[in-house]
Amino acid sequence: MAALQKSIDKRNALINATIELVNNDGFHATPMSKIAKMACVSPATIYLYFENKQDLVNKTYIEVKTSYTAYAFATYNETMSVEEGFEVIWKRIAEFKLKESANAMFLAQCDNTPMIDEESRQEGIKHLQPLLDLWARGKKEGIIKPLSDYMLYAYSINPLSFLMITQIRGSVKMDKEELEQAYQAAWSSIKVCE
Amino acid sequence: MAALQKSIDKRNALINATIELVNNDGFHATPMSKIAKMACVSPATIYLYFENKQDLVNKTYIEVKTSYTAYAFATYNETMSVEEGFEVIWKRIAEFKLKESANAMFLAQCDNTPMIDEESRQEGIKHLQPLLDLWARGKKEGIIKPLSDYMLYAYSINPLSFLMITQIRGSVKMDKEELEQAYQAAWSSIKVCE
DNA sequence: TAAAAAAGAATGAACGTTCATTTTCTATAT
DNA sequence: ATATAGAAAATGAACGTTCATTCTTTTTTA
Repeated sequence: MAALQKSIDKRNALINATIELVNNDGFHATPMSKIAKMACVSPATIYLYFENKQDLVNKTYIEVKTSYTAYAFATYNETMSVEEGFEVIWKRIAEFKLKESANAMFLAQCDNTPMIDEESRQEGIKHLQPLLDLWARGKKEGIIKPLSDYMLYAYSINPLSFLMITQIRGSVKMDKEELEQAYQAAWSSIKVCE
Repeated sequence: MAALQKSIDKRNALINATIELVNNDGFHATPMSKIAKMACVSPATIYLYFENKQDLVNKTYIEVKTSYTAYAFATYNETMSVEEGFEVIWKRIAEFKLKESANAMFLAQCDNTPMIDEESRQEGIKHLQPLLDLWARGKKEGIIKPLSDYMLYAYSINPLSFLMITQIRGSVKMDKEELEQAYQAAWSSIKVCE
């Protein structure tokens, strides 16, 4: 009973303020006082909802990542063919970046800086299970080349850059040989020209 | 004479320390004192080489971006066909991300956060002129679809994600209609499957 | 020896977090 | 229905620390 009297609206206001301010100024350049002001709350109140600043941004990350994957997988289901599955997910990701651009920008910042705890990154990855399953199915069916799963995490961030990416922050690693192989595969599959 | 007695080695040490520390901790979480220590220099000495912290990171960005574009265009020349030009540049960018991964990671952070001044971003873009020219040539020859130049900046960061990207920090903008058109074009040109 | 370069200590502002207090809510007794 | 007591929630001010930058002094250079 006790813990749940805290207002969900206030929590949401804090999360939204965090997204907007971090997008504009970056994590370390947004003071708690500013987040509080934008959420119409006292600085001290933040600590009733979150342990500290790091916890606030971690939780915000997980929340946005969760909504991202929910959006990405909304029109997908497991009975689809591998090709159709990737196509459907691709289109939803594009739509998310188009329609939820503030959220997308926030994720881009989180995914390219050291601002999120490794633990929370891992937590975010967990929501990608449907994509991992699709990937595995594609490999089983011989439709997808036998590349590292590392590529898949890159795909989940950006379905095209996954062919190009070299760095993903955190513990997901790929060795240079795999990367080189991937680059070669990648070139043959793109066309910048008609 | 005066200004040039300052050691270029010391300046380089400061730039390199900035790259490494910002990669690990982020811009605002790397104190000047730490940069100084890693460069084996007094904090006060940094201010003989750079105006302030912002100037240090701006200059570092421009330096890395310059080396990036130099690398990307090293094997390209204007007598090549449009197709060959893009292929050659693509391969060099891949190589850069592979071999200069610390520099690539630093750029990714700069390109996805508000840590660099708008003015310095623009300065970085200037080095992309050869790519802009190639792009224009491709459109003139009718080889490249009539898409926004905005796409090209995305390409220069990541030749594949340019088909997917929605956000580039700074003043380069693309309207939603253009983006949507681009996404549709993009899907038909990629294959995640063999 | 004089001027530039470098150093380390000092300064003042900004920030995350906590503390002491007030306000709001809710459950019960009248 | 209303009043009230106790607890939870919220607050604003205060604390202690950290950090960018500057100041004064020392070292290096030519």
